[in-house]
Amino acid sequence: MAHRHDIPADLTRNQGLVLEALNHSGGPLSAYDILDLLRGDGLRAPLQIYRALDKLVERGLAHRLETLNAFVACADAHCHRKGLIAFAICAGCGKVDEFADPVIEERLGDWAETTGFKVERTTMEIRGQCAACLQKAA
Amino acid sequence: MAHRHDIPADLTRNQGLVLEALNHSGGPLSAYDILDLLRGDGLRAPLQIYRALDKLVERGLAHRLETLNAFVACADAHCHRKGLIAFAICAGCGKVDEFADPVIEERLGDWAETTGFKVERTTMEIRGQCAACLQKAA
DNA sequence: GGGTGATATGTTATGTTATTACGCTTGCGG
DNA sequence: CCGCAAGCGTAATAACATAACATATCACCC
Repeated sequence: MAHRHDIPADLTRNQGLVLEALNHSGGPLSAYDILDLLRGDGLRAPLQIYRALDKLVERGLAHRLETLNAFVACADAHCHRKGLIAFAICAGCGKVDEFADPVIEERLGDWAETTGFKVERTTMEIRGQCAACLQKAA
Repeated sequence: MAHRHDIPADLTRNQGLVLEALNHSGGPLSAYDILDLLRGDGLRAPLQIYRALDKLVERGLAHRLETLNAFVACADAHCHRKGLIAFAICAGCGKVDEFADPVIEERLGDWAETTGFKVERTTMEIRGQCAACLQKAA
């Protein structure tokens, strides 16, 4: 069985480095965070990071979190996730929980059908406190 | 009956100007777009806009669109909308359709309950093509 | 091998979005 | 009148993202 965070062999050097950084971090990183982590590997410019991220996101190996302007590695080992993914982002610890809900997806499909809207991309992000952090605070 | 886009009387001057700008536009505007529209009214600095927007969003009179880094006036006249609002954003014409779906909301509530996550804010944005734009393209 | 196209890269500069820090003003309850 | 909270104005800067251009790499096919 493959390790949870194997890096696909056909990634380019920069893409591999960026994905590795995201995997190693475990939590969301901004493009500039990643850049700082990879300066030692010779990366110097934001664009190098953004280009790699574009490809990773396109392939579903990473996700962009719009409410954070940040990126996370996909939680799924060989992520070929289809459709809607929701992200729950804890304000306390920064952890991101990634999940899919078929009912929500179906519901959205219904809405699209009745209104004639063609969905290209859906963003769903929940901000709040995770159970562990609520526990600590109590 | 009140006009769809009445401006509450207790807004400050800057808040009123910003909300007016959003109402007049009909579509999403970035903070800097708004600033440009309001230079004639004496507004000079981004912060003046952001501060007004913060209040408007807090009161539900405007919404932030995370995927656009932009803002829209709330579609509802005396918007005291509670809970989850979804936005469908057309890539063709830029129009934003704002809707609520109780089933999705309930579903999310279920998820929160079972995971113990305390939801503070939910963002849901759908990017795609509206019916009218699909029509035109055909 | 040489030509060709697609993809990736490196670099500089710039554009766009958002916040920090500071001080002044205004309105209001005590 | 005092003190406090909310709002305002301004300057500076931080944080996020892309444009434009030149070069490099690699698969492919002649």
